[in-house]
Amino acid sequence: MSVRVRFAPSPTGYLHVGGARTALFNWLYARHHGGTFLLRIEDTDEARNTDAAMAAIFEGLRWLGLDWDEGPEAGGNCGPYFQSQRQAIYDAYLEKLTAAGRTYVEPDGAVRFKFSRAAITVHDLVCGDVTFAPTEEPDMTIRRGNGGYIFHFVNVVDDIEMDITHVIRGEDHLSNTWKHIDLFHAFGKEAPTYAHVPLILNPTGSKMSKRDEGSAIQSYVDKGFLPEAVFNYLCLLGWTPRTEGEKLSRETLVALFDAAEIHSANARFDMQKCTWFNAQYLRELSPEGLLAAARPFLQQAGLTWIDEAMAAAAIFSVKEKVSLLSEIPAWVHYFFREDYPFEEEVMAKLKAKPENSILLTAAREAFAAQSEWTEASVHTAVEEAAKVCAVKMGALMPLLRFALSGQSRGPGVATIAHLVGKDSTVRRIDRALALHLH
RNA sequence: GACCCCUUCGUCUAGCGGUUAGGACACAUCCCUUUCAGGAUGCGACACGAGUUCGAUUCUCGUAGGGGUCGCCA
Repeated sequence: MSVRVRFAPSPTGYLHVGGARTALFNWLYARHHGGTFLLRIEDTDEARNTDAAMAAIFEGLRWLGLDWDEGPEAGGNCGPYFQSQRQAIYDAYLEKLTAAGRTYVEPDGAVRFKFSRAAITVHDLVCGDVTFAPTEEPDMTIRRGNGGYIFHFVNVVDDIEMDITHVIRGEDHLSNTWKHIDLFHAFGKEAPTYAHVPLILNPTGSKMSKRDEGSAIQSYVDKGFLPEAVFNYLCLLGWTPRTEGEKLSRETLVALFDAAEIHSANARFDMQKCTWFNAQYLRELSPEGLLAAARPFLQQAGLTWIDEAMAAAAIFSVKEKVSLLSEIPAWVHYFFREDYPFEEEVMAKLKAKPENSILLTAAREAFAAQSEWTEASVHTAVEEAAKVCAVKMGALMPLLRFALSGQSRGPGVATIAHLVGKDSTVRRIDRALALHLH
């Protein structure tokens, strides 16, 4: 039988990292085995569902590249994939249970499932065999007084109806799994194979909540993470492919993934490491690719341009200096405007040395005298100016970067000057001289 | 409270009876340097206590600690 796994979120909040990683493991498992990954929306609690949450789930999964083979907007033979639309199926299953003498109705109409009250063993790929002693808990409610069905019931019914072979879900469900197995047995079915994956904890060691940094998948988009970086990092939280390096392609991760190797211990979320992965992936992008990824952030910062190639080159010149796309505008804004601000602290330091204006003026003359304008010629001009003033290049370069960009850190001076052009370079020095360094 | 899961550097982890306990992120120092980046080195862990064994990080039990579950939420 081919592998069929599902991610079954309920649209009551934004897509959470824990949920995303559960989806990710399901997806990896399906892809590794050439199986089917389904998405099922568990929206049986009308009061708590929202359209926004539903949209966030779809968007988040798509952003991470977790495409589903069956489910909303994808179709499939086991639909509908919204539990809110499967009432008739649940009614039929409830009848089966009732016919088997396993239900009873409360005075207010709620229906309860009679537990078998036998010992039940969960066969779990991650935790091994976990046996639960005969329960003393009250029989569980499977249908509300108002007719709506409860999670445990619909979850099991749908896993049966959708031929789910492996249930990969958060460890918070482990303690309830015996109830599900009891239901499977009551329906005369074998339970699927389980894999309960550990939880993602915040840096403090408690369960990630909405307030914790990195909790919502949307926050990664907003901060300028690349989906492949988040994908890579999340894979390595609770599972290790035991490879030499940790930066691994999607294909490699799919090929190496094994649910039985998922850890059974919870893992703390480390934003620094996730960010490091992002920096690694950022460096792989082409100038065009980087510009495309950074575009929303540049627009948000109000930066505009006409020359796409120049913009791409400008952004590409700082790609090794940033970890997140959201950091890019601050590193490149001066490429797109000549009224950039000057860092105050640096300005104060430079002002203290009157000779700086002489150096800048010398550089300005050397630039103005250039007939061609390449990175090499810019560099030559700086060398000439340094010679004339009898100073080292190390004294001139930081000063020039500051004049041309208003910042003390950035790409090489030759790169900046070349990209903004000769006229702008001269204007920028003039402005620096006129404005401050005189 | 009952039940379940878990426990190796600060964090993610390798290890599956004998290792100088390895790597990554972070951190520190040094090198390079026009800043950023980069390179090198270093710092740093088997929760504790009993067993089993010639020998335990590794196997068993207990303790402690962490997490989770016990809803007409999912």
